[in-house]
Amino acid sequence: MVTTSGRADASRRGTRRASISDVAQQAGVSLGTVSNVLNRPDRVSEATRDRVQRAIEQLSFVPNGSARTLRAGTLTTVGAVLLDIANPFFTEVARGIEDRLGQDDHTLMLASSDEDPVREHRYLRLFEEHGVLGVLVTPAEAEIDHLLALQRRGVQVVLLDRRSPSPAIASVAVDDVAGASMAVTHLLGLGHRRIGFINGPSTIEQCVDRRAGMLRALTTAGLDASAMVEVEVPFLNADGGEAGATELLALDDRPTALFCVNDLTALGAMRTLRAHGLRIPQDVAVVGYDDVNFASMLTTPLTSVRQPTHELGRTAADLLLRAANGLAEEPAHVEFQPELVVRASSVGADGGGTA
Amino acid sequence: MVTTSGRADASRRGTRRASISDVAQQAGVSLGTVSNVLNRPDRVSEATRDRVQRAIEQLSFVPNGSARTLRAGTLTTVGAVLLDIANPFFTEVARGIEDRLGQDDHTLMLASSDEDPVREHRYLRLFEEHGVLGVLVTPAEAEIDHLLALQRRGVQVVLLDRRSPSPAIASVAVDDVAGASMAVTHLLGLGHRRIGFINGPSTIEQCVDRRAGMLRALTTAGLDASAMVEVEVPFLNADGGEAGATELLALDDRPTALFCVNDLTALGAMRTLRAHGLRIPQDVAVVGYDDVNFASMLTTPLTSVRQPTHELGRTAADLLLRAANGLAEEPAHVEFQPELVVRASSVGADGGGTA
DNA sequence: TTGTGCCCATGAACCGATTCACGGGCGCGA
DNA sequence: TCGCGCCCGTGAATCGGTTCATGGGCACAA
Repeated sequence: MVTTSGRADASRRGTRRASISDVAQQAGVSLGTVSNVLNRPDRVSEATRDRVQRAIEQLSFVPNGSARTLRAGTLTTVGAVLLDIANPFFTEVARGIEDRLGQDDHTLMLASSDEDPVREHRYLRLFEEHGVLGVLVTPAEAEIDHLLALQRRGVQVVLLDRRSPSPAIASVAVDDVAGASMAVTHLLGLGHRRIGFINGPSTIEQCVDRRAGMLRALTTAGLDASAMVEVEVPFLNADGGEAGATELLALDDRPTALFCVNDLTALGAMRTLRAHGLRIPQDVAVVGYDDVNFASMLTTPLTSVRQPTHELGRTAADLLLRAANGLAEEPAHVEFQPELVVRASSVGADGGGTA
Repeated sequence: MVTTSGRADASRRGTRRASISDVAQQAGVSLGTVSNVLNRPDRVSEATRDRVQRAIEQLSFVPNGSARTLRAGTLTTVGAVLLDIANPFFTEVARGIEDRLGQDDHTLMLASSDEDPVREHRYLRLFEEHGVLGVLVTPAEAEIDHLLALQRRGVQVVLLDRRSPSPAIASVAVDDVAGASMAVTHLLGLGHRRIGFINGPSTIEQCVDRRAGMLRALTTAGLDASAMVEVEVPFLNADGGEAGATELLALDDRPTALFCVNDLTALGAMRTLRAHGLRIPQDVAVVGYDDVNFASMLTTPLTSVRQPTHELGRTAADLLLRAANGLAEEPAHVEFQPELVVRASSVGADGGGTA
């Protein structure tokens, strides 16, 4: 006898969610037995088990996770606070995390801080309140005292895409110095001796490291910093790349190659080069960083430095689980090596080959 | 006197998380008073309040969310299960959702089903167990009985980017027929009379709708289906676009324009056109769908159909909150109109203008 | 027949918050 | 001086699970 009331949520307010004792009553057994059916079915006789299962279905019973977590302190969920969920780099990382967590039936709560420390704090708090096993964080600031405190309070913390400034906190990062060095060495190997570097603000760790990598490559090749023509742009996106490239093209002694601090920057730079009637790579070679998903799909596919994003996420999740299970002696600090992906923007499909 | 034991997790096992009664004891007040300080500070005298606050800080107390949810049934979290978190379309939608939820101090638990119904079910179950207020879902299958059941059990459900097949479930979608119609009308307006359509599998709702939109545009212009040269490709990505374009270019009577079912497909098609020495848009015009973030950054910026992704997410979250608060008479069904963004791939910067 | 042990089911105690009926103390008006 | 109310603070009851000490029933061996 269902009354179709005006309120769409009649069902919501009306019937209470079935609880474990409703099931027990329906099946004619005790509380504990239902719980055993759910968690340790082998300890219950088949007949009883069936009866309980039927009751569960009849009442469409779904156990209350809060009650379970409260009593058992189950700790099965892991939180992740990423810098920017719209960045393909981070979504790939998230995939890796999920992969690893899924293996052990853990689940992931995702959040994006959008580089805002306030949002980061809010999400960390939420995760802590929900009793997560641990958190994976790409901190929005260099300061990580709040993460140390969090870890002291019993929440496992692993830094993502950041080298840990403290041995107390585990971290997973990629060697940016090596990546940039590879990229520039590649350009040097193609004969370039004057290389433009479109870099971002030096407050960003990645920018500093990639610059260092470039210098290392030059030194190794017996050159000095004068072979590098650096411009600094405020934003690491296509507009920044356009501005940087415009500036470099205005120079008397124009570089023959460009190394861009990330792929979006490279994209803007390429657009500018074309607008000036320059061919890529014949007139100016271009190398980016990140190997975002569309780098290979551009009209002139972009040479770029690929980071093991998936592996980064997997490993971070793995460290977290190991630590949580007491398997880790002490916080681990993993650093991955990136890989250069050579495409037509540096080595033209016809001509310019290495042969 | 801290013992630096070999176990990194000494702190974890050792000290228990402070509870509300620890705080009460430390401050020399009762349980209820601490709770009042947290939730209804005005009912507590200032002196007591300060004392409790100090105790909270000393013990670095963080309330246990499970206990709170269990007792109060707070219902403050919302879950979202998206089809593919690596797709820029969905990350934009997620941003919109977060925006709206943040206004009311709700928080979002994100998950990606990767188009796998099993994963979708798992996450929905997790959300339900955690007592979420409701869920926003882009179902992986046409079948949505499980969502109806979920809603009957008291969890608000809103379909995301899907028209609801049932009036009982709210939905937010975008009018794909209109979007495709606009795109094709644009091409017809430029004088094209033979238009290639690179479409995906007809099991996907979007593909069906966009095809219908194209036909509607042709009919409206007094043409018939013979003006459409359709090829169907299995994957909605750049490889699919390449295959589709190759097929179309092999025809005796080559189309002068291409309408692609999404931007990735368009990207592949453009790559193929260039490889054949054809100029865009002078020889062949191209229009995509989705207006992904890099559409404007391509060497030849891509004309595309923009969907109000952010608004889609915002609205879905809004419907959910309204329904949860009993403000909605009955489930709403919102459909947005898309917008055509004209760029150089259809109307060359020089020449081909509409003037 | 009695004793031993195993299998299975029981239900009270507990997790950590919120809520609410209750009461002590104090001020104010009569 | 007495009584009424108000302001604060108290602590037991409660949410819905998990856990575990307890015990009934039965089979089998002595």
